[in-house]
Amino acid sequence: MFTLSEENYLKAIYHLELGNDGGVSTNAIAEKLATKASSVTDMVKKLSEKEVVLYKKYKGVTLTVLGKTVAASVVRKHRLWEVFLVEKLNFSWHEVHEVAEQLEHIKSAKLINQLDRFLGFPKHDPHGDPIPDKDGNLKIVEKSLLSTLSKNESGICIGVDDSSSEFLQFLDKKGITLGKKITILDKEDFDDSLSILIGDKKLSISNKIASNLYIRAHTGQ
Amino acid sequence: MFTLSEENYLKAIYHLELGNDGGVSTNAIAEKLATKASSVTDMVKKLSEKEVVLYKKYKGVTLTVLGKTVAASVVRKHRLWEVFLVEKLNFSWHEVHEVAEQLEHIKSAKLINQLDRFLGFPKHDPHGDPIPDKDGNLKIVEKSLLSTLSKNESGICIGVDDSSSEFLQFLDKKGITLGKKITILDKEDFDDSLSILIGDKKLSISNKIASNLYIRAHTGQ
DNA sequence: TATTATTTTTAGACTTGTCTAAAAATTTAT
DNA sequence: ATAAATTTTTAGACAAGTCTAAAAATAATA
Repeated sequence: MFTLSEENYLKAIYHLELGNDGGVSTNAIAEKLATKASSVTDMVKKLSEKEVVLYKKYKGVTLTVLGKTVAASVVRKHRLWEVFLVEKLNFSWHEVHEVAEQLEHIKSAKLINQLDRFLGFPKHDPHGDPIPDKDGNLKIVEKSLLSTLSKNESGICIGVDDSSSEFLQFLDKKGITLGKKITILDKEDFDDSLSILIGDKKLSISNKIASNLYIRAHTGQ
Repeated sequence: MFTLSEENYLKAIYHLELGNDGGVSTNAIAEKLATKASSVTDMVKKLSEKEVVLYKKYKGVTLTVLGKTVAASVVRKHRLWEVFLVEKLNFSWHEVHEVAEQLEHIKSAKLINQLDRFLGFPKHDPHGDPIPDKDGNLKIVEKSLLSTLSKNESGICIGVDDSSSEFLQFLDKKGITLGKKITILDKEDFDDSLSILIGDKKLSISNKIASNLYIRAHTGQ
C-alpha cells in the first residue's frame, strides 16, 4: 500500500515521463510537486526500495512496471472523479481539479469500478484527457494543436494543454467546449491570431489560445 | 482547517458526548479510536488550543460550539457518502463504513452541498442514522429497541445499534431492512427470543438481535 | 581541459502524530 | 481515612515527510 505522498510522487513521475523520454530529473519532480530537491531525493530512495521506481544517484528515475500501474490507477481515479463532478454534481471544468486531487487517494477497488460503471465507462475526463482502464492502459488519440491547422481546415476540440482555471473559464465564456467542431476561417500573419468558426459563431482568438487547444483531425465537411 | 486526525478525534468526542452527558474521558476516546490514552492527552491539548474542545486536566473534554459544528460536518459528510455508495454505487450497507471513513475528510463545501442535492436531500443514512443539516443540527427521532416492545405491538425498523459487518449481513440474510414493519407475534420468557412478523414472513430472532434493532412506534393496524 | 555553474545528494533539524514507561492525580474499597 | 486500584498526564523516543545549508557530482563554458 502507498501513502498519499508516495502516490503523488508516482503520479508526478508518471506525467513527467509522458513528456520526456528517458529518466525524470530530481528538479523536475521538485518543481511539479512544489517541494525541494532534497525532499525528492529522500522520497525517491524510499520508492526505489519499494520497487516502484528505478533510481541511480544523479541519473534520475523511471517508473517500474509496478510503479506505472500504481500511478495510472491514481490518474484513473482522478479523471473518473472529475467526470463525476462535472456530469453529476454540476461542477465547471475549472473547479474539479482541486477536489479530484483529494478524491484520487480514496482506497477502494469496488468504489472506483462502480463509479466507472455509474458514469457509463467514460473514455475521457472533462478536459479531454484519456482515462486509463483498469489495467492502466490508455488509448492515445493523435491530437494536434489548433495553432498548427491551416486556413479552411477543421477539427474537433478534444482537449486543452494549459488547464489553469483562468484559461478554462475563458473558454467557457467564449463557448468553446469539448466535442465542438472548429474551422479556421483565416490566419493573420501579423500576430498569428485566428478567425475561427465554432458552431455557428465566428470568433477571433489569439495564437496563445490556439496553442493551448487540442484538435482531432476532422475529415469531411 | 483541521487535519484528518483532528477531525477523527472531534468525531469520536461528538459520538461519545451523545451517549454520555457531561465530559468525555480520555480512556473512552482512546478506546473508540484504538489508540493510547497518552496520545489522546496530546491531541486534546492541541484541540483545546484550537478552541474546539474545553479541557481541564483529569476532568475530561467537551466540544465547544465550534467543535460541535466541525464534528457534525464530518458526520454529515460520512452519512451522505454512505447514502451515495448504497443508492448509486450498489454497495451493501455493511460495506460502506470503511470507504465513508475516507470520504468524510474530503474538503469542499460545494462538493458536499451538491452531493446532498444529487441524493435528494436525504434525512437518514443507510443504517437509519440521521444526517446533520448544513448547520450541524440533527433531528432526533424517538426510537426504541425492538426488544422493548410487547406482544402484538409493532413498529417500523429505522436503524441499528450495532452496525458491525456481521450483524448487517445477518439482517440482509433475514430480509430485515430499514422501513419495514415488524410486529411482535410472541415473546419467549425462557430466553427472551421473539417471534416476529416482517412483511409477510414469520421469523424467530434472539434477544441479542432484538436489542440491536431500533423501531419507530407504529400506530394503526 | 580547467573552471564555473548547475544539479543532486548528504547531514542535521523540525513537525505531526504516535508510542512506552514512569509519575501524578483521582477514584474505589477496605 | 488510609491504602489500593484505576485513570490520566508527563517525559522521552520514534517514524514519516519535510526543510536548510553545505558538500559532492555532473554539465556547461571559456
